[in-house]
Amino acid sequence: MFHSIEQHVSSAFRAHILARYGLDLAVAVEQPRQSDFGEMAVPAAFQLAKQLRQAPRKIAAELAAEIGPIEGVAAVEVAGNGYVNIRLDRGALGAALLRGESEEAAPAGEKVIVEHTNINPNKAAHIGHLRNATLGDTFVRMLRARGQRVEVQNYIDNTGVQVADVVVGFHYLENKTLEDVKALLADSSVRFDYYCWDLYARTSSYYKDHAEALEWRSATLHAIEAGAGELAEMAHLVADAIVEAHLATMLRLGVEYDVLPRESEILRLRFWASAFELLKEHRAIYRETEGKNAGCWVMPGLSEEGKVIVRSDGTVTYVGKDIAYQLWKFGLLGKDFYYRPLQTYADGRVLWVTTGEPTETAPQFGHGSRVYNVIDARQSYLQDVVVAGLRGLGYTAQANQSVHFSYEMVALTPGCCAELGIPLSEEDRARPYVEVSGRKGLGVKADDLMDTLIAKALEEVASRHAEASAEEQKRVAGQIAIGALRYFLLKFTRTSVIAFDFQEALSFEGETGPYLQYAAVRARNILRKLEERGERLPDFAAELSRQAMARQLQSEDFWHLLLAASKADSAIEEAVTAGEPAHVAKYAFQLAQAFNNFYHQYPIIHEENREKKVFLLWMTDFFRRQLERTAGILGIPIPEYM
RNA sequence: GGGCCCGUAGCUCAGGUGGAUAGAGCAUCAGCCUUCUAAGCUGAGGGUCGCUGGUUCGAGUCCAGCCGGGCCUACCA
Repeated sequence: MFHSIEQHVSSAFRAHILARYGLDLAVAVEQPRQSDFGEMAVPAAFQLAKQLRQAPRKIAAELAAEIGPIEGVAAVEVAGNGYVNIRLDRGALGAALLRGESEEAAPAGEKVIVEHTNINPNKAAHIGHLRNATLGDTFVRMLRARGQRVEVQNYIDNTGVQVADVVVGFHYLENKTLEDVKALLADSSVRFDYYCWDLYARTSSYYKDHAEALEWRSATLHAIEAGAGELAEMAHLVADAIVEAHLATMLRLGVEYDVLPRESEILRLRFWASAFELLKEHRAIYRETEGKNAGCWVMPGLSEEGKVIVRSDGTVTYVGKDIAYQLWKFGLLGKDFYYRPLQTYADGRVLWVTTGEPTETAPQFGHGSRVYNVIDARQSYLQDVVVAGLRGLGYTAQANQSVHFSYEMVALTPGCCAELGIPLSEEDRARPYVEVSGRKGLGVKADDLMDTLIAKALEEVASRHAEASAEEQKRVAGQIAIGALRYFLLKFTRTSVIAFDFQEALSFEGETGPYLQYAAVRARNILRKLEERGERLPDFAAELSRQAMARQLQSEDFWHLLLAASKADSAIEEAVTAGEPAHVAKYAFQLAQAFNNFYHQYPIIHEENREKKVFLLWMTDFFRRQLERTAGILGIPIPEYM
């Protein structure tokens, strides 16, 4: 609602300035520093001052005097040395919100693809993967909240080096057969993804002391690519089991996908062969004849030596396959996957996975008009290569619609490593933080962290609600844990490295997820208490006239609270434009703060004056809806009680 | 060597398109539970926005150069 008034004001000023001065200006609408300056500030006079060569104050006075009436605006004033401040019509805004007027959602139109999570299926997920999935999932929710059609993809590199290394561990280091691995999978006392976590670290460190063992890796990779034999079968067994574990881990956090494109199908359906032909035809890559890259197919321009796309032994690098995948996402490859359903989510939505064999009908995937790849900042070079590939093929529009949704890594503080019992070198101990490393087995596992959070939340819930059943306590604790974790990962902007700290991550106070949840629970409690007392929620539209709204909103306090609550659309819109989920998190926190303030200051159920009581109840309900909606976009559930 | 990111209160971080007196949480200190849940609320202290120049009516924000720190620059992904 607030957002559409902003747009009204901006376009009214723009039209007026064009007519009056003959200048077309994109008019900014800001928030005044002090609330008694009004609700909006237009600094246009400063911009005009330069071109008109007049004092800003004088221009501002002209603007304010001549702008004329604007819908929803009560007063236009000149302030400072050239600001035009806007005061809104309080009754009008209140009445509009009461009628439930909301922003018109953007028309669905074209489809946007968001790829996120994308964890190598060879070990348990860790905290770094959680940042990726939470950012990606929240961005998807933000886009959908604005009416955008979104397809969520989670790419599975099930034939890569990392999977091969775990197979090497099983086969060469542990002398396990396929049957042994199956038995391990069937053993309910063993967490398979955790087992592989350790095994992968062991294999990696074995390579360091036994360079000759790298032969095992390449033999395994060849076996996987050939798609036959015990090692290939073992690789699929491992990857499938780990993917299942990752999906379960992510589902705990409320993260869901539409489709899992797998590398095995990219190989099987020869996606790369098609992309290779295209790249050669357009001379986007060339065969190097000399120097260190002799015998390789190389993409020039991005670094001094160029980027190797096809190795001298004829095998394609990951980036090469990624180019083929990116082409497919835009519907440019001329090939498609086959699909089969993998699982069904609670709401009935089906998660599809690619397959190499023709199957019955499936939805159409890919063919996006814009593609967001949620990948950490360390891979920006590779993302540049992918985009350069599109460009080299002449797909300029698609190259421009390819967005690397990048974010900085999650690292561990040396103190955190000490807590986890991870030994560090002297060099690492002196650093501000240490990179999480799957190869070194260095990291906080996602499920462990969630379990720790749940245990802590359960203590709190049990002490506050001893009467509730154990099952119920556990459910509430689970929701609180998710709220705490998601908010923790979202409160940092994408460019900030998160130096992980247990104490901060495990906090339920201050700027945290549970703080939001608590505010929403309180709002619900008031409305529930009302009914427990035998009263009913009033028919707000019938009982509150526009005049009544205006009367109640004469209170500066109520007015500011209502403004805060009505800015959700504005905040979401801004966050989508900025591509920054942290901005939604920040708004949600401010919203909760405003409500807690309101809650503390005004008795609602016990209010004697009928009009005021109905107004307060309406405010409570409005806050509740906005809190729930914003929390929903952050993927934070609201417990029944706290 | 080249590219990207970070540097703001004791700590962790926010500070759209330059704008009015630089903010929040944590921590510290002082208050508030016979009342709709104290996972909360109120108040206090705490700042050379890394440094130096520049652009202009105006710079935490833009530009240049330094100083710290991190990441990338593989025939790994």
